[in-house]
Amino acid sequence: MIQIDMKSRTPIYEQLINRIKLLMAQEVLQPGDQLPSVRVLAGELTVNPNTIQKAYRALESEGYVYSLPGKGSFVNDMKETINNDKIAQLKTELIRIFTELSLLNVSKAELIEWMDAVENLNAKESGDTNENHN
Amino acid sequence: MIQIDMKSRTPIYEQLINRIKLLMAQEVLQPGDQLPSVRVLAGELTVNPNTIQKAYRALESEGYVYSLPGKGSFVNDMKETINNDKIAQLKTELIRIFTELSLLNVSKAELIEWMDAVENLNAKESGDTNENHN
DNA sequence: CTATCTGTAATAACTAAGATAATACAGTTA
DNA sequence: TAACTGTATTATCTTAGTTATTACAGATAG
Repeated sequence: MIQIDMKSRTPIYEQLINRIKLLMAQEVLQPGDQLPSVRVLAGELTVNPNTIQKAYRALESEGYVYSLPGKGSFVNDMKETINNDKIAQLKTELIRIFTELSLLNVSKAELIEWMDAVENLNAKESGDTNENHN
Repeated sequence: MIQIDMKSRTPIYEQLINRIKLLMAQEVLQPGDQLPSVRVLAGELTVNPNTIQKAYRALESEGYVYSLPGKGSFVNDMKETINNDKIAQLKTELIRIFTELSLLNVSKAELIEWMDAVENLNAKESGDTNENHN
C-alpha cells in the first residue's frame, strides 16, 4: 500500500509523508484507520524504523495522524478549512505558470495530458503492482 | 544579474544552471555574450570557484555555452532548445503543483476551469480580436 | 617579457542531511 | 508473561555538495 522510490532525490521520510497524505486525500486511509506500525512498515520497505518514525512524527505534528504509545498510529480527521489557504496560494502560482506556458504556445490539450499523467502516477504509486519510472 | 538562494535545497550549481538557462530564454543573455569568469562569479556569490566551474561545465556539455581556455565562457545560440527547456522547467513546476492540489482534493475539472480563465484573459490582453476559441 | 587575466584539473578535507544500527524504556493486549 | 505498540537516544555510516588549495596552460594588455 505504501511504496517509496529509493532512487528518488526526495528523502524517504518525505516520500512517506506525501504518500500518506495522498492516501488520506483519496480516502483510502480514513479517519480512525490504523497505520502500519513503525517496525512493520520498516520491514516491508526494507528501511530503518527511525525513518518511518520520522515521517509519522512529522505527520502527527501537522495534525494528520495521532499516535498512542503502546497502541499505534491512527489517521485523523482533517478539516478542509485548513487547506483552503494553501489551495488559493497554489492557484495563484498555477495561473502564473499557465500564463507563461500560454506565451510559449503550449496548448491546453497538452497541459491536460500532463494532469492526466500526474493522476496516473499517483494511482500507480499508491497501487499494488510495481513499475519503474524515471 | 546571477543570483542564488543559499537556503534552497537545490544545489548551488543547479541553481546556476537554471538561472543561466532562464536568462538565455529571456534573451537577457544573448549568443556571443561572455559569462562572468569562474573566479569573478565565485567572488560575487561568495562561493567556491569549483562550484561555478561545475555549472559552466554542465552548461557546456549541454551545448548552452562554449568555453575558450584563456578567453572565457560564452553564450551559444540555442533558441530552439532553450524554449523547449523552459517548457520542461515549467512542466516540472506544474506537475509539482498538480500533485499538491491532488493531495488537497482539487478536481481536474476545477483546474481546467482555471486554465480557461487564463486563456480568456490572455486573449483580451493581447488585443486579440479573434473570439472563436473553444 | 611580465603580469594578470582566462579555463581546466586534481586532490584532500569539511559539512550537513539522510539513513542505519543498536539498545532501551514504557504502555497495551492477548 | 510474551509480543506487540510508540518513543527515545546515541553513535556510526553514507553521500552529495561544497570548500580549500595548488597547479598548469592559453590569452592579452602594458
